Amino acid sequence: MMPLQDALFRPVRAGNAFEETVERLMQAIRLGVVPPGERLPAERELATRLGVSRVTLREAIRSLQDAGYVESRRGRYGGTFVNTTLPAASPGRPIATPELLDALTLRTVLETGAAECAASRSLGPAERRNLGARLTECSCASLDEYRRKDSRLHLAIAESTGSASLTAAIADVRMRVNELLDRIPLLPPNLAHSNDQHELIVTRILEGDPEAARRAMAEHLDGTASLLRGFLS
Amino acid sequence: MMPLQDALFRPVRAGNAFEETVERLMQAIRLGVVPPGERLPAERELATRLGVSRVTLREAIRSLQDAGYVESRRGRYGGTFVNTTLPAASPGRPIATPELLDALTLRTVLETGAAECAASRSLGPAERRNLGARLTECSCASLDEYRRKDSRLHLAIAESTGSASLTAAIADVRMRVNELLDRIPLLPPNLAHSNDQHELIVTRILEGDPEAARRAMAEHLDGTASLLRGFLS
DNA sequence: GTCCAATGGCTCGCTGTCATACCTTTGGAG
DNA sequence: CTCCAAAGGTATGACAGCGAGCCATTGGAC
Repeated sequence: MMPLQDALFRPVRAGNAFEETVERLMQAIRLGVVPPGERLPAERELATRLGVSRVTLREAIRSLQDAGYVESRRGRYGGTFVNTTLPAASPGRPIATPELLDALTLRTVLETGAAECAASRSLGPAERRNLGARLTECSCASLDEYRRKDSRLHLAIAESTGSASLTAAIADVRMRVNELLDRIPLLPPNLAHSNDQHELIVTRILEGDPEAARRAMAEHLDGTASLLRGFLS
Repeated sequence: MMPLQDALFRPVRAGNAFEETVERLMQAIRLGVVPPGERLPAERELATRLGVSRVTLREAIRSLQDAGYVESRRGRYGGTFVNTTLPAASPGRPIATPELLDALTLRTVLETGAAECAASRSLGPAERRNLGARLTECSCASLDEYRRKDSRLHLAIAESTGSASLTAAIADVRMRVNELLDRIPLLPPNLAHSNDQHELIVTRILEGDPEAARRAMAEHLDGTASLLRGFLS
């Protein structure tokens, strides 16, 4: 019962406005939502959307420039663009086992739920096309872009639940998991296996079989979960 | 694909520190985590836990006093206590249908996932007792305390997944859903039906049958979901 | 060639939030 | 009785974040 109070009386804010803004922009870049070469929304618009002052947003962008993630160009048709070659993820601090399990549990719940939910809706043509496109992109991806394309596919599945909150939650937990995955090697055989599983998941969603979609997603996640547990604990 | 950016570029903070702090304290009270008559943690400790200055926390507490939720007493063994009779929830703003579906989708995913996850773990004696106690409390609850006891039971299930993030997420979505439920009447027959379903869910979790636990939870949630859809759309 | 709309870059004053320190009240320990 | 630890109540100075406005740069429209 004390853990419950820990959950409710957790910190109100994860960091200051600047840090949280950096985090968000990193999310968009690392999860492939704004791909290399693409432009971020204009500062004024982005600041409004993020609910942050333009000054704070600019500080965040500045630190992404310094880290080599983006470059800004002035003038009409200028803007802030994601670099075509992104810096490698820095290792970050070591991860405690309970934290690892926490992230994996949440991910399993969210993503299997999303797969089931997506399969039980009647998807529009645009959504079906989106899933197919992301699947193809992922299967053609090279090693260094795989993590991003993979994330983008999973986000497409989340998106096709139609729930913005669920999509946001999956994006958040995926950032946490990616941070862990960056610590272990990415091997071509795993990658091929992943692609097979992705295809099965998408197929089950498109044919509208919620139970099968859930199972396929669960199996897929179990793979990386046991990989992580093995390497890190 | 634009909805995805909407999800990622959503506001960084839900409100200012004061508002978010009020929200958290309300959560603890309305979800029955700190029951009527009980004391909140001391200001200094609570401020630290919430990652907020004591000044800001005190402003939040002050507004809860004004609203009739808590009372503060000075001196040793003093503190801030939850009132034994709580004010009725204010109606708040009207709810748009997409917002309703968003909350219900997220809730289904999180809570059915939690039920399955809880049933697939080996629960300790304390956790089993906790579930039983909350179940009993809920079945004995009167109409005006039912929402709180019900929430408390669902949180106990969330808690027994062992994932703090999942517990927090369920607490958050439950606040959203409760806000909706406060708009429709609570009828004794529904309540009795809920209690039966609760018992089934807890039984399935305690006997360690993940599939059955998930199904029982799904059925339970479907009940209130269709109620809500009917009354509000 | 000129203009201008859209973009990033910059500054200033205001408000919210914080950390710290100190004051006041209360009820039990000794 | 006296003391004091633990709690809420109050005051102050520093700083982060904000809104608003203006400047500088750019490339297309005319």
